[in-house]
Amino acid sequence: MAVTIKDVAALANVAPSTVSRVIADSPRISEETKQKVKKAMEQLGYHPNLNARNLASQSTQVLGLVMPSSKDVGFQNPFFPAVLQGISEGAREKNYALQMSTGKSEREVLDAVIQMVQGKRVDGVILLYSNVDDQVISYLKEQKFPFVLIGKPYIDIEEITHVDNDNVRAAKDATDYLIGYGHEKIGFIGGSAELMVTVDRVSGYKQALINAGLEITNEYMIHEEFLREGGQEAVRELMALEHPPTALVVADDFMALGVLNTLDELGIRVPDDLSIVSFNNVLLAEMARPPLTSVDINIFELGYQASKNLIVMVENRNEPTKRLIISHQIIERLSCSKPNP
Amino acid sequence: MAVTIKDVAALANVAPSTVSRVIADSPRISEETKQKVKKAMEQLGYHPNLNARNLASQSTQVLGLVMPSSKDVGFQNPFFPAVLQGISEGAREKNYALQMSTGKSEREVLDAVIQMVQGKRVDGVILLYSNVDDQVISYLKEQKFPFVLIGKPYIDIEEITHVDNDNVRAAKDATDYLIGYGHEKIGFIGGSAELMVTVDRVSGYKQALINAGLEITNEYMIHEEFLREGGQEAVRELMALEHPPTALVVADDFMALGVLNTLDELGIRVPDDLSIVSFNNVLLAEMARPPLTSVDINIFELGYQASKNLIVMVENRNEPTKRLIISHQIIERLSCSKPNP
DNA sequence: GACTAGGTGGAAAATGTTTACCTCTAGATT
DNA sequence: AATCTAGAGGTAAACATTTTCCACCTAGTC
Repeated sequence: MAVTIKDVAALANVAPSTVSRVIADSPRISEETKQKVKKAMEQLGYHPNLNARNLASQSTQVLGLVMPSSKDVGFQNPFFPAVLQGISEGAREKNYALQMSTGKSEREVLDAVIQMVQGKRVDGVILLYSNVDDQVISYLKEQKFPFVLIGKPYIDIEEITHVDNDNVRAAKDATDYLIGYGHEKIGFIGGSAELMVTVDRVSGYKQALINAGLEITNEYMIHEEFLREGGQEAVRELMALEHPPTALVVADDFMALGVLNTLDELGIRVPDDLSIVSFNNVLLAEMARPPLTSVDINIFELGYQASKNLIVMVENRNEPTKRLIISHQIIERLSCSKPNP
Repeated sequence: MAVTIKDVAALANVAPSTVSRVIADSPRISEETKQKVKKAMEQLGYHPNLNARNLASQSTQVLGLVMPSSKDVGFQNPFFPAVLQGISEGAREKNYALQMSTGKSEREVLDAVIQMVQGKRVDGVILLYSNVDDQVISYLKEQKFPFVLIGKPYIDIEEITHVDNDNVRAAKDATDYLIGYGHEKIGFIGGSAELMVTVDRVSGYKQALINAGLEITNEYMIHEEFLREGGQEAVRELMALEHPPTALVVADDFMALGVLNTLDELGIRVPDDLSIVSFNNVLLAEMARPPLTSVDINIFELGYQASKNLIVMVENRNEPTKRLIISHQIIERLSCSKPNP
């Protein structure tokens, strides 16, 4: 078929093993021979067959990516392309390739992961999400297969290497920022309360309020999958309260966009009537009207560190579990001001 | 090491080849034996080693995905997650996996593709973009390697299987739609004039104007990479013309968002003072303010057909080249109205 | 002058499948 | 009764590498 290591060996007048060693740049081969072999490879246009290599060496130089089930709206979130960029950069630097796995249901996703892992198609796995009671995580732990989670695990937090932001702190900072403007009635709009991000951000939000001696009002907190039909209703109700909030912490730029629209329909001006801080600082934040003050959580870095560290784990199987906390920072734009007296 | 086909064979008291045939569900094995083997597989927790299989069968059941170089802003466009969903659905249905390749420069992207192809890691490739004078395409054609392009090739259009919209028609429809409202001064804002999409959409836009007996005004056409700093300036100039347009065709929802913001700053109301039709109909279009009338180009289907057809090409190597045109349709929202007299 | 050591390189096993070809049995055909 | 044929399954080569032992050569050492 194609040109193999044997053809190269024949042309260069050496044994196949020598060619293999040249490819691996082994010190056991003299510079002279290396040149000779390289010339032969060039002449024949040789390219190693990675399947054969994988089989023989029992490793693949491929990382598996586990996306949330694609029916999930979250899939549309600009978070994904961004984190992907980081992951892929980290992988490329070490010459690792990326294999994706998706599925429409959790079951399908799990099956795809099993396929990747048992089929020995990947050396490690990056999880881009985590569910409560996640099957994929249990499976990987049981198999003692290297993986890192982007985000925060629900359980066994000490035993799972993950890269995350300090979301409690980030939300606290965001809330403090609003308090700094003099706001006292601050609402929180977040995604599914089943997501760890949400849990952490709510908790940071509450901490900030408590520290500032402000009251925690249950009506001020909304959890919505997404900010379309249902979400709009929720925002309406929030603003129809007897004492509506004068500022909002919104867990995500994309959501914030929805909130902005609803507010516009209600004739509530941002930031004059209501201030908003959101999270993620994706391109959208800059393009919203008004441009959103948003907590930059360094999405690229999240992905970059994930692949970097996974590779370390793959290449050194008894690397200890770690948690990597990526810094965040508030990017001030035009969605906040002093409360309207 | 792990449990292999031989272990299964031993336990089931058959030859390895029989086990292999059971896996492939070959008709040559009796139902009885199949059951026996399956039981043995179950007992041992057997999973086929895909690398070994790939090596032996000279195929991988993996499709390669070529993304634009990640430094490209386009990477952030919600188009990607959407098309990815379609691709991955088409692949999953046929039990194909997906391998991504990215790179920061065109050179890196090409190298990654060569690695995938020569390394025999993928059976076919989907290109998610196309550059003028694209190296990757030349390479794949030269290798006679199966690939499909999403979008429209610059050259050799008859020889490259691709899936695309009828963008000329789509732009014509969009423009006609505005003309139908009575607009006569219609501008066009598009991305890089080096992209085929842009070329086609401009051409459809012009056709519509000509058919309607309207004049084509060069000042009415803007090409901007993206609608942030630079783009805003361009929109300003457009609206500062002596006879500014009363309607705009914008080549992309994401861009349209930028346009909306600039217009807002200029105090120009949409749709009262200016109507807008954009393209793609991503989630964003719905969340913009006002919600954008947008041409739905069926992104999911674009991806779905791409992987579906690539698989056909892979499994039948002399499948003729095809061009698949995906339908489009205008989704009416609130960004258009009659021109302000 | 035999022995050791280091530097090079080769032979062949190992990796886990698929598949072309062969064998065997039992019933059908002449 | 001899030959054919179909069905079921086994044998072993092939896939393209990596890697473990070996083997050889040249110096340097006692």
